[in-house]
Amino acid sequence: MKPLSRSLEDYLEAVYTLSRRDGFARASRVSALLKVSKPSVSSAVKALAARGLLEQELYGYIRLSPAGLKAGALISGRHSALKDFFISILGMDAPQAERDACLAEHALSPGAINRLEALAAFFKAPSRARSLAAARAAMRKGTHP
Amino acid sequence: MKPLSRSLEDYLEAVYTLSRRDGFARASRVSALLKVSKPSVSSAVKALAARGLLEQELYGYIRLSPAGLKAGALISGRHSALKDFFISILGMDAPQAERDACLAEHALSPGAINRLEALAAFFKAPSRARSLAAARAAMRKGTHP
DNA sequence: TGGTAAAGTTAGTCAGGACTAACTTTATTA
DNA sequence: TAATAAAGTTAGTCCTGACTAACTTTACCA
Repeated sequence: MKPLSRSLEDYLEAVYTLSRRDGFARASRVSALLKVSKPSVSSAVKALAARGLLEQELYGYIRLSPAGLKAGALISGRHSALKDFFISILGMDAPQAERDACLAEHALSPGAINRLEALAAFFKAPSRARSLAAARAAMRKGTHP
Repeated sequence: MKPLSRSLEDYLEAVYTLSRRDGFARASRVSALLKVSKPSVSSAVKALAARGLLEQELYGYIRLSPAGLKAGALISGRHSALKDFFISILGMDAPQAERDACLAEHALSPGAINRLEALAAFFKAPSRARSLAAARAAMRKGTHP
């Protein structure tokens, strides 16, 4: 299967997010969430359906297929992992972390994201609290001790 | 000035890299470096010239303008910072770090990159050597202690 | 139940960015 | 110096992914 473009990953992720919340997605909600026009959603949905990742009832609901659910969970997980790293380790504010996660989730390899996740977990262990605080203080200064 | 696309950033970075080495760049070297066709280079160079970032002698050398030099240095610096972080902190191998840096340099905000740089600097301090070793061990396992 | 509003689709356009084929210019060398 | 190779450009095509305008379907409600 041809890999998804950044753009299609974004649409799939949006459908996944809405589906988790409501059990299904609607084109208008995707359109509002991603801030794109409805025709853009329509054609993206078509492309995702052609890849077997979701089903579109004409003029109706959008529902993920099992494959789409799996792919969506993967993308969404990468997004969360990055956002968490940006906030909890790098000390970024939430909106900026969200923006960076949105873009970086398409760029970083799974290996890199795994390592970032592991690094975050490592420094969130209680015994590392002081290290993390020191590191974050250093980052605020943009320098090292 | 309209911001550069990812693609144009890549071309500018390539021109910058070659210019540092040789004092100028040639379309054929850019073509080989980025693994794209010569016409693609030709049109990208035109776009960069239109933005005042470089000068093209017809059928001749490509030379960065002062603005292009500055922009190239910025992009190249982000690339290096990311690659260094991936290798020295995340423990990735060089080719993979290179690939990830190439993609992430266009995605991450300057703020995020600064923080990653500061984090790397922090953990490269001699007094943090043991922390870094422990963190990298944890990452190799993909888990935390 | 008929009319309107909201939601969705289709059609057509545009820009970016890649490609190949074919041509021109520059460089090399026999 | 003339032929050829290498480098560069132009022209034309294709794909992706956005948009607007216009149309269709569905939903709601007086």
